[in-house]
Amino acid sequence: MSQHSQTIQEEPVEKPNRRELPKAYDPAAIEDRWAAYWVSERLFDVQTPQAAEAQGRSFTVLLPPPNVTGNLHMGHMFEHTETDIVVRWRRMLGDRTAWVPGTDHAGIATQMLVERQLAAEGTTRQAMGREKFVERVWQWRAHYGGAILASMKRIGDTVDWSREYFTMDENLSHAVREAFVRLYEQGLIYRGAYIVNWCPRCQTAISDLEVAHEEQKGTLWEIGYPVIGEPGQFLTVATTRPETMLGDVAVAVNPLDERYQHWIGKTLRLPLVGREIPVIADEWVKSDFGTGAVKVTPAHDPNDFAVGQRHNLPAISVMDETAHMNAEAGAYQGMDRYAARKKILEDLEVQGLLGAAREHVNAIGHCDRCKTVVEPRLSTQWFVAVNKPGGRNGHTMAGLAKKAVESEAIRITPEQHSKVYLDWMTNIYDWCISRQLWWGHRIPAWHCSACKEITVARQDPAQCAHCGSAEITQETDVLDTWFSSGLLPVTVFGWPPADGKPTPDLNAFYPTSLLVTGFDILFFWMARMILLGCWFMQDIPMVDGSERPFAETVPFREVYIHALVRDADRQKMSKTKGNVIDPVEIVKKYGTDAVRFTLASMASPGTDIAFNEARTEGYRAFANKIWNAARFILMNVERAREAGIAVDRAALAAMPEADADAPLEERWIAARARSVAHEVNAALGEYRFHEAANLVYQFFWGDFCDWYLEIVKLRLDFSESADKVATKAALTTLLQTFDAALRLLSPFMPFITEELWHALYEDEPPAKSIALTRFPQGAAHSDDAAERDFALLQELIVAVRALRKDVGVEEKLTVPIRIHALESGLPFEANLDIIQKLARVSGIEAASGFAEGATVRSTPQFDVQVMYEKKVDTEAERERLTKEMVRLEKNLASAQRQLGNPSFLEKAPEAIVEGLRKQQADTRLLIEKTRKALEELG
RNA sequence: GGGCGGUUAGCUCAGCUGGUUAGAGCGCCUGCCUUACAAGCAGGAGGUCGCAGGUUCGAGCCCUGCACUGCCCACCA
Repeated sequence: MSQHSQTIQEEPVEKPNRRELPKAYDPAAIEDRWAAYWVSERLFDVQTPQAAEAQGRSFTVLLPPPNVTGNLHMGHMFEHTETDIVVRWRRMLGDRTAWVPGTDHAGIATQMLVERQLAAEGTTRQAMGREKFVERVWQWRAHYGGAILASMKRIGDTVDWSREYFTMDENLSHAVREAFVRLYEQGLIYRGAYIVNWCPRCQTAISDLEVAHEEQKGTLWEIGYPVIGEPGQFLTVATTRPETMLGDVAVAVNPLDERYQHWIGKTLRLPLVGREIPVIADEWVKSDFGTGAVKVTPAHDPNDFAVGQRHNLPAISVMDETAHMNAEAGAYQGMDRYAARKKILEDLEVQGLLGAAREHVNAIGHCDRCKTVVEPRLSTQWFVAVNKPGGRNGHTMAGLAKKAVESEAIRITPEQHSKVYLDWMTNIYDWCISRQLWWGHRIPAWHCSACKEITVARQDPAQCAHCGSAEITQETDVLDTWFSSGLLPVTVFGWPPADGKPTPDLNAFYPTSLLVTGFDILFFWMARMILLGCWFMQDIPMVDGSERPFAETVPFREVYIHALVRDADRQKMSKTKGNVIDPVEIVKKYGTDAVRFTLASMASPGTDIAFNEARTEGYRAFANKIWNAARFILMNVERAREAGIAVDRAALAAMPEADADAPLEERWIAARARSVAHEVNAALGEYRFHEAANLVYQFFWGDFCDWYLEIVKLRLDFSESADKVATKAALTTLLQTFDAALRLLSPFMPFITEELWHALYEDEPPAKSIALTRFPQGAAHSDDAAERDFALLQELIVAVRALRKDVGVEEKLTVPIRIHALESGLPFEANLDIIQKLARVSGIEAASGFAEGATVRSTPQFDVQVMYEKKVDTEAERERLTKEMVRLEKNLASAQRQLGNPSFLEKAPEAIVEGLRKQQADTRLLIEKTRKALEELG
């Protein structure tokens, strides 16, 4: 039965060779090759050189197995992107990573789709028979399961392919059976006749979670029930479901309801049926709803079922499994439930028993899968007793599952979901695990036709365990999909161990580190994994034989709940709406990295993502930017080589470092790289993907490209007369910074960074993949002086550029500027060449004041003016200055208000007060200058 | 019926424990094919942070109420 797919390619994939980098980045040209290379080289479980630093730490993630119902959708890609970023990051930190992939058989969902397929072919599963049908579903699974896994490879998921599973693989099926048998033996699985949610279309029981309630306008009808022995007297009940009256066995009123006290104990004649039914008292009845009298139909309503139990009433089913009226319905037999309702109302009307009918809104349950209105139905099902004490310490499963989150053995992000989880776990009912389906794990129970007892066994029994009869037949029901997927955290690591001791995998990987999943399966899956994981692992000792501490029984230590991906109009994506975005199409259009980066940059915890392509377009541009920066850098490496300058490859992986006497931009970019590395690590540690992504984006584009690369052009002097030592130093920092940037980017954009990293090392890289290199580490404030000086330089350059625009200097022209320094130690003279290049300045003159007539820009540290004859647009300049004046005065007023407030001075922290004082002084200065400038304009 | 979230620039969204002048991308305006990149470069416009109160020296952030909006849970027939 095992159909384990061969996911690791036999043929080694040839490492792509570097060609000349084309001018524009073309993702399609490189992505397939790298995706295949990562799998064939098994990068997902290769130890990194820095593993020793991680001290044997492992990082394990269980991928929520996609259903084999279709291809990957955008939600998957989002989930996988987030997970892959964390996994790649942890791997680069040296952790031993195991991100376990698999696919889920998804019982009811898959069966429904295959049935739909059959219907299109004009046949049914019933016509096919169970065996043939199941075979057919396996075919379906082979197709879709394969497509899903192929897509995962294509988008670069670094899952551990050696551990790939399907929930109906033989070993997992064996474990599922073991779990069932154990719980049965512990008395925690029982079988019984209860009211369950029944889907008349799927013809199976479904759990409470699989019912989606939807408010609908309906009618509340009043029906008079004649009192026996009192002609002309009626007890009027109110109901939304008249068709179920055929199964009524009583009418209930509240015992305290004065209107009805004298009715209690009397007998009514059930209209249309003629059955005599009692009037009973039950506190559940709300006197203020409807008429205060409720018809009791134990076989068709969960409340009524409870009432029936309390009062020892029979339960009469009047419908069959397709929600058509059965023989108990007499004249209505064979009618659909709604047809029956119509007819019954008509008949009651004729008999004069139908009273008022008023509009009434109530929540109708629908089958989560096929949207059919669910019918509460009395049937025999299997349940897990989650609130029954048992096991080694007499806990309940739900109790342990609550403790797991309460004790913070499991930490949930965003935090607010913890409360939702705990509320749910507190109010949890027994879990109906049987399904009347053909696709799934068949329940390992045998019914004896001789003694009617049940035999539950690990091995298929030949005879009844109770009477020895050979007349036994296996239970036809299968298990709820979530029963098997709920066991995955233990089963994928080899549970149950043959010797009762933890298997090597359980020892190494359990509890898993992180679960990344959506809110929609919080209860379906996450809660079930906690229920089952804590329960079964309490019996598995630690590797040293000691009892397993509670915190080690949980299936995962952290849960990150991600948001939902919606379309650009914030609509939920759904096939019926036709607004589903196919990730593969978007990937083809913009490249995988751009899509991944889009998702990451929008992944603010707790906020749904409105996926719009405009953003992806922007990140495609980002990828192109990276590509071209690489082209520029590699071009210069080539030039250097020609000039006899070569940078030691072994030095590239080091974080850039600059001496105090190194050029300012070098010290600055080194400090920035460290500070960004520090912040990115911090952000990823808290699952703030968007923050991490934006940090590297800003660093790469804003700092590295816009400023550093432009300046470094000045240093890359390969002429004969150049200072080769200085050039080499500059080139080294450039390459180190770029290398660090690629590594910072690689968890987000694995493809382009892989390609460029190999190119950077001229295809002789220090490791098989950038994914195995060390993730950059750093610290904030590694060189504050450089950062401050560079900021001043930027301010000056921006001011000059703006001034040039104001006075209308042609773009190509260089002009002299004049600077009036208001502080000593400004970094301008020392960086004249930078200013000249970036602001197109021909020379700087130090001034003690500023000339009349020219436009001046002022900062608290300096004034600057551009020496240019051309007439200024006085009107525009006046407008700008006036606006500036308003802003400054507003700031000054705000600062003065606070500084004039004694309690502010008293209570606010020193740094704030100091900062505000400085701001006030600066603002005063700027106001003065602005006023003067305005006066000069006339 | 309970519970949770959202409302910040034209659009999509950041803004982590309240702290000095609220940010980004896209779009828009102006000028540039400056030999890495026009998927680019440079400059710029654009916000009474949903409304009303309150707490505080200080509120986009905390509290109360309201409005709009989205989601989850729920056995008033």
